[in-house]
Amino acid sequence: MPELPEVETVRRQLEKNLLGRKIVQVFVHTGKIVQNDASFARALTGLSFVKIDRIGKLLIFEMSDGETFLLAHLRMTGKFLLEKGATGSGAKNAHEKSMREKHTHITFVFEGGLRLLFHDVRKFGYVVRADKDQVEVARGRFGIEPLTKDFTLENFVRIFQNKKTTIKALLLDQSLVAGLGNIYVDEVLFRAKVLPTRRADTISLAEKKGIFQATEKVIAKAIEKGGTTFLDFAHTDGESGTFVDNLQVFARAGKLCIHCGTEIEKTRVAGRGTHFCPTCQK
DNA sequence: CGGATTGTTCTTCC
DNA sequence: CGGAAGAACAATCC
Repeated sequence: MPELPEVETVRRQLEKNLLGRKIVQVFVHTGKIVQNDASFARALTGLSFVKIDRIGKLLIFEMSDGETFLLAHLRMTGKFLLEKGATGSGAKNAHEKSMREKHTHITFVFEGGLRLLFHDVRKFGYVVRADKDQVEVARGRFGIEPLTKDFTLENFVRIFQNKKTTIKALLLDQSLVAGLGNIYVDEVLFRAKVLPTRRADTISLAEKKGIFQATEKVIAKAIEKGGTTFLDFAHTDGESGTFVDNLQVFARAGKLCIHCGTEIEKTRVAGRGTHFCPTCQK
């Protein structure tokens, strides 16, 4: 669920609040999230974040010792939450408070009392230590990323070469395009008027251009709106992203197409729940 | 209560 | 052998 715009929203909030603050304590409540690394807390205590970067859906934290990095992925339900001071947990009621405590797997305490929590109901996310080489290997796995200088029409057209898979699977492949997930792929293809089941080698140049432009537009707008909170995604202060108001097909199965009034259909493509308008999309 | 959920990786198949 | 498709996997909720 957190895709490029959501992860970018979190990155900006963490950058704004955490850069330069010294970590005074780290608690690992759930070992598997940091891959059972017993030295995790010890290695980070006393350091601060000097840079918080992102590629695709992966967050990359650079630490002040110049050699330690953290790689963090939210997967489906992961969240980074900031809590200020010793009392305010940010939770609105007792239930929310207990759920927050139950699913918090790492707590970073900063000088001055600010706390950063890694929270994940399903525990699919991770925060792992890495060195410079491991960071480079991780970066190398990703394809072109929307809103960067490499995301040109020429490069975008290139990812279709020798591909016979569906356009949906192509756009979901992180090694080709970095950062798109199920929600934004459906939204992009609806706007580009291309069916998600179309084979990549049947897509015309004009359609590729349409998909390319829709991708840039949707991703930029979604970042502007602080991402999409559909089920689980939250900002670091627990607030929601509002791009959910701009969704045109995702989660609208059975509702009417905003352009032609046809019922939006839901099927399974590339193993994912897939929403589309059978009339507008060709 | 088991089916649905999703990003990623693994396995199988053509 | 390479790519594509499908399965597996993580864990929880309704």
